Amino acid sequence: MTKMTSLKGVKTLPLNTILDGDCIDMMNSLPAESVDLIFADPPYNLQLKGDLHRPDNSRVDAVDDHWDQFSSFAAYDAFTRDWLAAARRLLKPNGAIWVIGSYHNIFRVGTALQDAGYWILNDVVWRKSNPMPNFRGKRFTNAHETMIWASKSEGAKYTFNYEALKSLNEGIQMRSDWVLPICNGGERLKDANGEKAHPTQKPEALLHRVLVGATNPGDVVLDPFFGTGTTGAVAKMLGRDWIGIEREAAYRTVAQKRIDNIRKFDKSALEVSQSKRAEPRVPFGQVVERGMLRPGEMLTSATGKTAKVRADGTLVGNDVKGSIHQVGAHLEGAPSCNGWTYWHFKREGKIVPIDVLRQQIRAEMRET
Amino acid sequence: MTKMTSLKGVKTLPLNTILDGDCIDMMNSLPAESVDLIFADPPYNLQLKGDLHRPDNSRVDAVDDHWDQFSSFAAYDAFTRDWLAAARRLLKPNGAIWVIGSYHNIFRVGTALQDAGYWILNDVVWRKSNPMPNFRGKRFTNAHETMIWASKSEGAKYTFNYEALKSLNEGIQMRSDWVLPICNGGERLKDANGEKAHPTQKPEALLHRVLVGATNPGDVVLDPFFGTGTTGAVAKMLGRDWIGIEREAAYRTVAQKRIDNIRKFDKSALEVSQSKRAEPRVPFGQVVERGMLRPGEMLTSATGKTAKVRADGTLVGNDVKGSIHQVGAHLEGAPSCNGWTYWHFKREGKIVPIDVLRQQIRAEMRET
DNA sequence: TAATGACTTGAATCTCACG
DNA sequence: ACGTGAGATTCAAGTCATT
Repeated sequence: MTKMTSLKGVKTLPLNTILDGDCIDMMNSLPAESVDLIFADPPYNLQLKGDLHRPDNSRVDAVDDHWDQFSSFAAYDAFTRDWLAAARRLLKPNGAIWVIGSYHNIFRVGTALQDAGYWILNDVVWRKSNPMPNFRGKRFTNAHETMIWASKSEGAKYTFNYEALKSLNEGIQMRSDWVLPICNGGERLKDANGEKAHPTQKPEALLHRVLVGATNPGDVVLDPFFGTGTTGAVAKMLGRDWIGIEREAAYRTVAQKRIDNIRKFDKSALEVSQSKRAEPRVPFGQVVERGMLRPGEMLTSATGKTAKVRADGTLVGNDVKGSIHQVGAHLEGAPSCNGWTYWHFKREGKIVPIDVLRQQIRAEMRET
Repeated sequence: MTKMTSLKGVKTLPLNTILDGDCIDMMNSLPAESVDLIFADPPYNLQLKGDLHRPDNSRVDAVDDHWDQFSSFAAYDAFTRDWLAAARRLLKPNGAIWVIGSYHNIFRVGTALQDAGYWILNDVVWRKSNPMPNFRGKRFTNAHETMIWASKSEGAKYTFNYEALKSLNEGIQMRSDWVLPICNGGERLKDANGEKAHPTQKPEALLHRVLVGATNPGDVVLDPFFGTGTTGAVAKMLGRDWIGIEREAAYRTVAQKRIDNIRKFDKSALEVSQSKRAEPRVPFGQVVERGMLRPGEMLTSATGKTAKVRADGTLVGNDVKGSIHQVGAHLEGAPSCNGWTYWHFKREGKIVPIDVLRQQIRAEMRET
């Protein structure tokens, strides 16, 4: 089960294991810049006062665990700053973090993230399709939680599988609000007494979307507040390596058992839709070299512009010479232009974008 | 038009007027504990860098106004602390505040609210039905903004018209996520040149819900960042008194004209807050995320075709990858195909169309 | 007149490999 | 590190002209 990766010949990363201990100490014991993604579900600091009862007088099983108790905002802030600093040290330069919280703590977490040098990419709202109602009728149904997605620093090249998420959303760009049910039913883990094993178990669907969108197979995902191990379970399914940190023995036991029973999806199922950026670059000159278009041949645009192909893979149109992109941009008076989709040629009576020639070359490249 | 209320015989409250000046100075000039509700739409501190163009090369008209520029988070925090302190002094003991923002600023606002002694009651997410997309495919569509609702202090007896909001929501308890369109069309105010009068005008439907839920007729509502006066317009319609503070003369002019033309209980303002009830679109990806089908699982068609489910909610069948609809259409050589009824899976020995899974998800969504 | 389609627009921290 | 240039990238509603 445990896979160890040597790092700089000194420290090793305890992949696919649950570490026992305080998350700050444990993170500080791991090698710097070794983790691709951190998913964190820290204590919410709920500050609940007494018991809450439903209209039928049944008692709501609230989060009143000792690990959720802080003496003040200052104490919570100090804790937050410390674990965020330890987490940031662990992240690779292009790594990223997701933190989930509610209005009790998420504003303090967000401020601490920004102050620590993280760069917020989005806040994402998990809109619960089946939240607990507000029994007293004194506030709105608390029907959502907030996740913050941030890169290690401004300008970092974070992972974002745009096309895969677009596919998950049936061809439409994924939005910052996600509608998903809370974790209950068979997915909700129970302890020996049949009670819920953890008060705030997150749904696997949530982690599925986070990990498909923000990691690639083989990436290392760390969860410093592992709980019952939803992060590890989904990471294993999706062929990502994971590390969990959890102080409470009871949670570790449940999580380990849960993850042992998970099977990885087969490799072909893990391939996701790729963006065009991942495709190899094909210079337009290759199209000419291979004789797919001849020097002197005329290209046309949907807007009625024309240009002539030259032997070196440049175009000339309206006295302007340059790349397919430059000439297209100039003729349209536009700041930029994708010449591959802008320019067309005639083949067997039909008007075809030159991009089909690039696709043909790419197909030939794959065959070899 | 202007109604003056004597307060403690010393200072008077300039009801139903727009005050010209810096919001902190102006608030400090008003009598303490005189206002029932504050609605604030402060600068977001967007920190935009260069220009952004749409894929069709048109330029996005960004928020680059001088009033949104701050030199650092520290400067923004200082500004936030100052105006929140002035606002808190103005509030009656049982008064409340609403602040709207995005991930750029809302975490700092929330932290400052808590530090100033306000007590957060809910964060409310405005889910935009028609947000601007992410044009570069590098992040999620920024499809929501966050509002924080807080009382002046813990234990205060804030106003909450539970039943009125429940009625607005077709008899169901109002949730913390509100789906409303952005402000455009006829409601969007234009200047003399036909350009938008203000870059960030909020929809009246949003203020309608806030004021119906958190004030009573005759209450005093103050907006320290009045802009084009949406808060005043809706307050007037709903029979609340209002005070606006705005530095920019151009905005004051537009706002005054707008409000002068408002009649109380304008019926059209009520109509915009009604949401449409359509069968919600369910992406096939949700079926995978929720574990109803697993990546790697095989689907079959009545015509004997098969395809494999992938982690991003696409299928692969006969070397073709794509949505459930695309792969079905390809395998049948058809121009289109309804994948929901075309594809089947096996459950307890029976062959079932995947559409039953979609119906299951819709049923869960309706449970709320 | 109603339907259709082209065009416009919205609080946006919006590219990246290569030399 | 920094400049250069290839080339990838959008959804829902509104207005307005045309059929």
